[in-house]
Amino acid sequence: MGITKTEIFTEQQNQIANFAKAFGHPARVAILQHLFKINACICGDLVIEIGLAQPTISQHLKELKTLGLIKGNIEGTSICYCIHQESWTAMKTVMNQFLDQDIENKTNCC
Amino acid sequence: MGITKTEIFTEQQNQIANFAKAFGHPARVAILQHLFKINACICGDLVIEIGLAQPTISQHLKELKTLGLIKGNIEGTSICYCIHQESWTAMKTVMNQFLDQDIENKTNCC
DNA sequence: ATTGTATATTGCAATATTACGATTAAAGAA
DNA sequence: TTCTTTAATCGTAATATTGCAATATACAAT
Repeated sequence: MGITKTEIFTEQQNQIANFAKAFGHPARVAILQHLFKINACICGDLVIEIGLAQPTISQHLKELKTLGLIKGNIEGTSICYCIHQESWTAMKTVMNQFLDQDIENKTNCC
Repeated sequence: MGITKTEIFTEQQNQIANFAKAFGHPARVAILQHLFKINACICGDLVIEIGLAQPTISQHLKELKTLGLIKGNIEGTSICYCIHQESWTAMKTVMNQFLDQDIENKTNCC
């Protein structure tokens, strides 16, 4: 099917899955890492830096922007992207709640 | 295409993406949350708990097992799944390295 | 106005993912 | 053995994702 039955899951579970899906492609991981390093709003240098075609990078950037993890500012003909710090922090809270879970019932078996 | 150009990314970037992809579906998030709560090796109760068909759950479990995040033990006719604690901790190290990044160059623009 | 540069959008082909019915496999119970 | 239960696997349909060529858009410079 390819379609995900989001209705049967909680808001939180879907939220975690959505963030994770964004990080589920190495190009988007690389883009975000680069933005953290060169926050000075490097724009289409990502195309050179990452090594994928311009439309492909643009598509990945769009997904990250839709999720709110990055912001884009028009500067003449080029566009300056950078991390949306508040959203990033909010995302971390959600993800850490999931990642930092502890096993409640210690009656193990495997 | 649907195919991901893993060759052009670093080992670390692909590793992050692979873990993230596993968390990129709410069913797998739900499965893991349930295993954390009921570590007492509940098996096919997941089918009832989650609300997806048995083959679907089985498929999701397989992906999590392939990644090493869960373990499965045969107990008679049923199978007991639980979190693979060491792998989970290792995964957290990788993911936190990514999530806890800080902006290096503060010359902002947006 | 025209040209050049940077980025977004469109359209499409190839592949991946999700979901599940049907079937199979494995182990205990009758 | 045969039946039952539990879970994996197979096969397949529907949808999603990835990647890029071609094109469109937006702005600056000439």
